[in-house]
Amino acid sequence: MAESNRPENKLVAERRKKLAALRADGFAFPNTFRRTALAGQLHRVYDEHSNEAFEAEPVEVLVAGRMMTQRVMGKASFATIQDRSGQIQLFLQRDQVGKEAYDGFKGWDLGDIVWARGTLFRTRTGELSVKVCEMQLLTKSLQPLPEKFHGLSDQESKYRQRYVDLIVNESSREVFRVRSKIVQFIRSYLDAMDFLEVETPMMQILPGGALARPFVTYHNALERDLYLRVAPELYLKRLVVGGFERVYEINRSFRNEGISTQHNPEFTMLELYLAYADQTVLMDLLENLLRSLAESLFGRTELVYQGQELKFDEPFRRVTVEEAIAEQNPELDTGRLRDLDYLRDACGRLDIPVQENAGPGKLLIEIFEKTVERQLDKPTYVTAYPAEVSPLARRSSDDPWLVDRFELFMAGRELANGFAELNDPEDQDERFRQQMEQKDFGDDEAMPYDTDYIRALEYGLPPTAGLGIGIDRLVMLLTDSPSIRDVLLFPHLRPQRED
RNA sequence: GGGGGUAUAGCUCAGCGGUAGAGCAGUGGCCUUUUAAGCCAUUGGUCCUAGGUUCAAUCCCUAGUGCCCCCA
Repeated sequence: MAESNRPENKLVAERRKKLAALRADGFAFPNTFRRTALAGQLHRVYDEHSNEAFEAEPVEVLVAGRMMTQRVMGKASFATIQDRSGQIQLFLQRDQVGKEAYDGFKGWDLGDIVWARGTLFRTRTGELSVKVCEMQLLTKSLQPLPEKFHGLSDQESKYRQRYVDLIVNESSREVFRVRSKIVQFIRSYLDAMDFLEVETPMMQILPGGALARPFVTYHNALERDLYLRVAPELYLKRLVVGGFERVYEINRSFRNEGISTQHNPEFTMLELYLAYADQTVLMDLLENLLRSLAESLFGRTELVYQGQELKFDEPFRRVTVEEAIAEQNPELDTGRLRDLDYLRDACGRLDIPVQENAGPGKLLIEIFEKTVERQLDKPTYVTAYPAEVSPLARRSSDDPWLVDRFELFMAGRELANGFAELNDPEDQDERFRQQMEQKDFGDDEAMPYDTDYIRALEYGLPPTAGLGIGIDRLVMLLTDSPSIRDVLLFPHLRPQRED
């Protein structure tokens, strides 16, 4: 029973005794009691009803939920129960339910799952309540709940025992309701545009589609290593080759990197691909999506994240990587931002470690990440990324050093990444070869060469634009959550020590 | 990887070099419209772990571990 050999908490022992008594009477875990109403519904429908109305036309309801408060006052008692929609107060009188049932109720504990049948009425203070005729304990709760006023505030417990956090903290429940609404909204938005939702492999033979370190696992029957995907990109584009001209996937990707307020090893990403479009189409699409999302969720397009205002109603600022760097680093010579030796010097002055094999594009992005990213508070599209760090993006027609790519930043963090897709199989072959060289130099984030993907491109990928959005980060912004763990139901933590 | 914070009752938190306290929750009692109900009584602790200093450590020192924050 108890997993440790420590003596059990007295509070639990007390409740276990009560459960044993229920068991002895044959009433331990009944499952024949049904419900006809939810707390939230009752408030919505009857909050304006007067007692006269209830007396003229009695409303009988069957309700059930977790008992969150209990106030016993002699021969009358109040309790509030909580269901998925909210809370409703129960009112019991000993003379109404009988002495035996009433005494039984007095022995119930906060956290017990209970059922009641009764009629609606309004108390002296005007609170809509159920006058109970009959009650039943459905599930005995053995673990005591956190304190009713402060709830559960210890971060570690909130994450490790999310179920307790959800029971007692309405604000936590709300975050995950909003999260669900966000994903729902995105689905219906894309479905309305005739996108097809698909699912592609999470276990991949080659971990492609992003520059990131993968998790490795082993498949016994195939006798080979498999990788948890770092991105679904290459499979989704195969589907565009196959003729699904608008596809998206919302699901987990995995990156074997550090954990922080912005990073969880598994995270949820939306990736979508749209044929016969370029990155500017996606920038407009994303801007519209975010604007309508905010409006649908909150009825407004201005929101506040951690004290700073985010406006979704006005067009996002657009700036190139090189322009943004020049703004934040006025001492740099803008004419030499593609000059390897110059960039190496600049990195040295900025305390950025320089890898031996890094080219100018890589160094430019290092400088961007170090000096610009955090400053981008207002929604900003950064464009014109170096081809060197974008091995799957289409080269810009007027400047082959660059690709047709953008990233969206706000509140100092990256939220989305999109580009016109590289659909030239011969250029893609060359880019993969460059990645392999980087890998040989020890860059374990470099992409592997994917022969089958090249073959797919050789069948012909229409001109296509693709976009990835970090759903967790989006939820953080829209729920004003400071840490990614606040928007993940079960964030990864180090295992607890067992002693 | 580096720096800072934190770890005391089931929960939220005080506290002090002399083995510990409040509120809530629990237990017993009073109370028939309460709502952070109230009143009386009362139970409950490996003070994160391991060493060290000391007559004496929950407190001071060292190391470790979890969690939070910042930096790389």
